[in-house]
Amino acid sequence: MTTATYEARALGVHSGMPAMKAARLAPDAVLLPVSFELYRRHSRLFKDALRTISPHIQDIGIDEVYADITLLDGASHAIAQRLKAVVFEATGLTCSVGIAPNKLLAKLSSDMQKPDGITVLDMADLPSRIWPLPARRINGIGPKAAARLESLGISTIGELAARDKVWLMEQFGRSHGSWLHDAAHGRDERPVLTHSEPVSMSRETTFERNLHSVRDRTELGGIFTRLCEQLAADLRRKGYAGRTIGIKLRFDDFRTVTRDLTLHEVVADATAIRQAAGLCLKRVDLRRALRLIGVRVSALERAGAPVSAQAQQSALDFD
DNA sequence: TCTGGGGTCCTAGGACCC
DNA sequence: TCTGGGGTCCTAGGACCC
Repeated sequence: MTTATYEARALGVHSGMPAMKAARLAPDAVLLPVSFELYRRHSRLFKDALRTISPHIQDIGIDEVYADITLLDGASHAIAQRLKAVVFEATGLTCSVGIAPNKLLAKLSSDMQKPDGITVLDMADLPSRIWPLPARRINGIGPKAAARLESLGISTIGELAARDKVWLMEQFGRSHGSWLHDAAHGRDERPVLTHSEPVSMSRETTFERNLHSVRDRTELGGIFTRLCEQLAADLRRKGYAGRTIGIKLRFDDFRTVTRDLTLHEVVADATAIRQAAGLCLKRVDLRRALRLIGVRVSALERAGAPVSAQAQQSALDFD
């Protein structure tokens, strides 16, 4: 399942669930085909619409943004209503808006009144409205961290906030522990970034049936080459080239391995990617059947960057 | 009952350099 | 005669997000 309506969610269906399990939970549900083309179009429409009100927008995904509305006129609630109105006008879709002093709390707020909700929050609301929530609701605390916290007797954000920062740093490491403490106290200084450069691009596919490197050699080779071609097309379309080529394999036992190789020069064409990826593949024990392969390019550079921008090389060494 | 695809960031060890 | 203290880059894996 890619997603589910709120009616289906009430029956326990959620994204990532196998179709047969969803069918058992919601036997009367209507299964619709996915159309990422359609979603991308609406994504563009809703982001463009938002920009007419607040140009300072950070793209998070296909259906999510942060907006810095510090300098906008009007009360928070009225701004939220305007944002929702332009989105509905452009797409016919409802959305939920959270307004808070920082991104961490805004994200938390936006989840509090779904669907079609508005939540306005300030620091004073922390003890009454945030602290009772499960720690897992913090963006960045996933299943593993939540389980770890649970084993330490911490279920809610409030219980996390009550713990000593130094103790958290001992349990979770300096950086993560300190972040957990700050997050539980609603502290977050990250700015709203309106532009970011991609770090990597990849293509991967899960097979209809598991494939074996020897028995299904031809089929596997064809899929591998096609992924490289698609990746090369993505790079070309977006205007990037990369120096590190990597592969990802998932075996029939769900174990995942990656291998990568950094080249001397950036590449963007399918042949070069395929060749480097082939070298990576040779470094993996392929006795088990595969369920997924993927190809990735990282260490990206803008392709066709102006040559004049290249610095003059010189060396200086102290005597 | 098997578990998608496309990303980001972090950690940690080893190679290598000054 | 194995001995310091920084630093960067490369590689592999893992947590997490939409």
